[in-house]
Amino acid sequence: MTRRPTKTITIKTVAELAGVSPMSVSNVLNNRHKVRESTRQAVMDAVKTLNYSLNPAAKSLAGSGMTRIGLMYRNIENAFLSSILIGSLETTNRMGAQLLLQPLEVGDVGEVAAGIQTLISNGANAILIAPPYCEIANSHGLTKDAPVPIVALSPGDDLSEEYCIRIDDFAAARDMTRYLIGLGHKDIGFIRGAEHHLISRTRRDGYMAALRDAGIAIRPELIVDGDMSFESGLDAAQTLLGLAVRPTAIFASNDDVAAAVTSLAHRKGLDIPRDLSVAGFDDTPIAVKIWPALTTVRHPGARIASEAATLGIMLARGGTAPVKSATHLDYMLAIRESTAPPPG
Amino acid sequence: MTRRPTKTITIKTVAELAGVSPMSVSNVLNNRHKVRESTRQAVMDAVKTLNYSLNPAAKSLAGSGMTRIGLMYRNIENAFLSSILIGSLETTNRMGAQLLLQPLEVGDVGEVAAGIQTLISNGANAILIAPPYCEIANSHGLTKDAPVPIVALSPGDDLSEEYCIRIDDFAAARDMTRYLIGLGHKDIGFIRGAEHHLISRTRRDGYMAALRDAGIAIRPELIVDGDMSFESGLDAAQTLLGLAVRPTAIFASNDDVAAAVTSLAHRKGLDIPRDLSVAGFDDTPIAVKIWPALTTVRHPGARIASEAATLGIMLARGGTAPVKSATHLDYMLAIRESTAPPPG
DNA sequence: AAACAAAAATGTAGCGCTACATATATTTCC
DNA sequence: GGAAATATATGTAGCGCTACATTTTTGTTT
Repeated sequence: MTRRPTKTITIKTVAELAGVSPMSVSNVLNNRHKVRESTRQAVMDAVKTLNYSLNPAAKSLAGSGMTRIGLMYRNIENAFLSSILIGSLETTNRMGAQLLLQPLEVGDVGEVAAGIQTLISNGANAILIAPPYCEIANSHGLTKDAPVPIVALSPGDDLSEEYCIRIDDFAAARDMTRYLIGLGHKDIGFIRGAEHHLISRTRRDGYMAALRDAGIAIRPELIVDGDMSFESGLDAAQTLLGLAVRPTAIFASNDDVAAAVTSLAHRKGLDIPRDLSVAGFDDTPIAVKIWPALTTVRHPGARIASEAATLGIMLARGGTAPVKSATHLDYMLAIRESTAPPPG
Repeated sequence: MTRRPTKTITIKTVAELAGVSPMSVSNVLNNRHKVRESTRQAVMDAVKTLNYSLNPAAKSLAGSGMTRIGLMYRNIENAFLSSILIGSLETTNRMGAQLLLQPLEVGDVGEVAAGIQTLISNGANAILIAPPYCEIANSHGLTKDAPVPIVALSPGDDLSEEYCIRIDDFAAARDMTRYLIGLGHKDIGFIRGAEHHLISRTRRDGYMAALRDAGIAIRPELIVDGDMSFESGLDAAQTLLGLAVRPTAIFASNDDVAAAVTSLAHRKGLDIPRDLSVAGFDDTPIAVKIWPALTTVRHPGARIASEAATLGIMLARGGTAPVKSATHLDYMLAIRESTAPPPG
C-alpha cells in the first residue's frame, strides 16, 4: 500500500511454490546441511522455475556480508598495473570476496584521500593501494587511522603505516647492475622512473650501490630522468645516446622505457646487444615481444597483488594481524638477448 | 537480546549525537535538498566524529540500490582485454555504477553459463560479455531469456540475441588488405586468429574479399592458423617465411602476432619494411613500442567497452531499450613504419 | 509402544537503511 | 497579525534476507 508495489521474486515466493517455509529455502540455497533431500529437490525446482537468485544486498545485511576488498590504482594502460589487477581479481574471486576498483586520474593527495573515503563508503573491508599512491597515502598520514586495514602493493620501500607486499627493489637493481658490470660494462646509463615514485629512488640507489661496490666512478650525466612511459624513454635514450662518451649499456626503470631505448637504438642503426646492451625492469609481456627479447628483472605483480589480497581478506575477516611488517617476495633476473659484453 | 550484540555505528548513532532524527541524517548524507544548513552542519560534524559512512547493503536494500554491471572476460594478459577492462571501469565509475568482474579460465559452454549465473547471483543488473564468450553464449542460446540485458563487446558479427557494440571487422580487414595491395603487394600472408573467435573468420573474409576485388588469386598456403598469442605468431611466421615463394607482406589478426612476425623476421635478418611489410590489428600499446612501429587497425577497445557499459547501465536503470541492434563504431587504419612497397 | 534423542522445518525478530505520509517550523502576503 | 503557502523535520513501515529459538517430524532404544 505504501511504497512502489514490488513484484519482485523473493525467497517467500519460492517458498510458496515449493510448499515449504522461507527458512528452508534459505537453508537449501546456502547449502546448510540440515535439509532433507526431497525438500532440497522441491526448492531447487521452484528456484529453477522462477529463475530465482538471492538478493545479495539483503543477504549481506542480514547475515555475515560478503568481504569487499578495495583496490586503488592509477588509471593508465600499463602492463604492471594490469598484472596487479589480474592478480587481485583472481584471489578475491577464489576466496569468495568482492573486488571494488577505484581508479584514480591524477593522484594528488586530495584525490587519494577521496578515493580511500569512497572505497570505505562503498563498503570496503580492506584496501589495497598500488604505487605510487601507497607512498603518497603513507607520507601524508592518510592511512594512519583508517577504519580498515591498508595494504601497500609494491611500494618503493617498507612503509610505516601500511602492510607492505613488495620485492627488494634496491637489491634487484643492484643485482642487475652487477650483472652488467660482470659482462664488462663500465659506462652504464640509468633511466630513472617517475619523480614521485619512491621506487625510482630505490632502484637508482641500487644502481649506484653496485657501481660503488665495483669501484666504478659514477658519471652523473649517465643518470637521466624519465617517467616510466615509452615516450619519456625515447627522450632519455636520445640524451644518453647523444653523449660524447656514450654508454655501452642502458638500464631502464621499467620495460616500456627499455623498449623505447631499443626502438631508438635501432633507428640510429645500432645493433642490440652488439653495440648496446639494454636491460629493463618488471618483466611485463612486452619484454619478450620485442626484438631482441629483453633482459629484465622479474617483478611478480600478479603474485604481489595476490598475496596482498589474501592478507587483506584475512584481516577483513577478523584474522589475526601479524605485526605490521613488510613481506618481501623473490625477484630474479630474466637474462635474455638484449645484453652482452660491450663492443671491443 | 537475540543475535550477536552489534556495536555497529548506524544512522541512529549519528542521529543521536547530532540531536536530530535518523531521517535527517539520511537526507543530509544523500544530499537531498530539504535540509537547513545548521542541521547539515550538525550531522556532518557527528559523521566526522564517528567516522561514519552509510551501509551500502542496507542502502541498496531499502532504496534504489546501486546499479551493478557484470563483465565477463577471458582471464589472460592481453592488451585488448585490458583496454576493455579500463573502459568499462571508467564508465561505470563515472555513471555511479559498480562493476562486477567475472574472469573465466577456460571458456567452454558450461563455464560461460555458470559465469552468467554467478554474475546474476551477485546482483548484476546488466552483463557485458567480451569475445569470444559473447559469441559462445549467443550461439548456445545462453542469453536467450536471461533475466538481465546482455551486451556483447566487439563480437565478430552482429549477434541475434544480444546488444552488440563493435567495429566492422570485415570492412577493416578488407581496407587494410586493400592498402597493402595499393602499395603493390600481391603475395600477402594472413595469420588467422583463434579458431573459436568469430572475429577470426570475419577478418579473414575481409582479407579474401579485398584480394578477390583486386583480381588477385588466393594462395591458400598464405593463410595460416594462429590463436592470437605471440607464440602462435612465431610459428605462423616461421611457416610463412619458410615458403618457397614467400609473401612480401604479412597481415596478422592482432598486434601481438604482428610483433611476433616482426621479431622472427629480424632474427632471420630481414629488414622491415624493406624486405617484408607487416600489419597488425587492434592498435594496442605494443604497436608503437616495437621497432619499426606497427601499421595496424585502430580498434577502440576502451570506447567499445565504454559504450557498452553506458548501454548496460541505461537498460539496467530501466531506460528504454532501443531495438536490439548493433552499434558500429568507427575504425581507422593507423599507418606507421612497418609497411612499404614490396622489394624490387 | 512409550520414552527419549536427533534431525528437520518453521516462527520471530531484526540487519541498517529509505520511501512516503505526516507533523512541525518558517516565511509570505494581504 | 493571522491564514495560507512553503520549507523542514520526523514516524512508520517495510526492503529481502538470515541468526537463533522453537516446534514438529523422524528415528532409535528398551
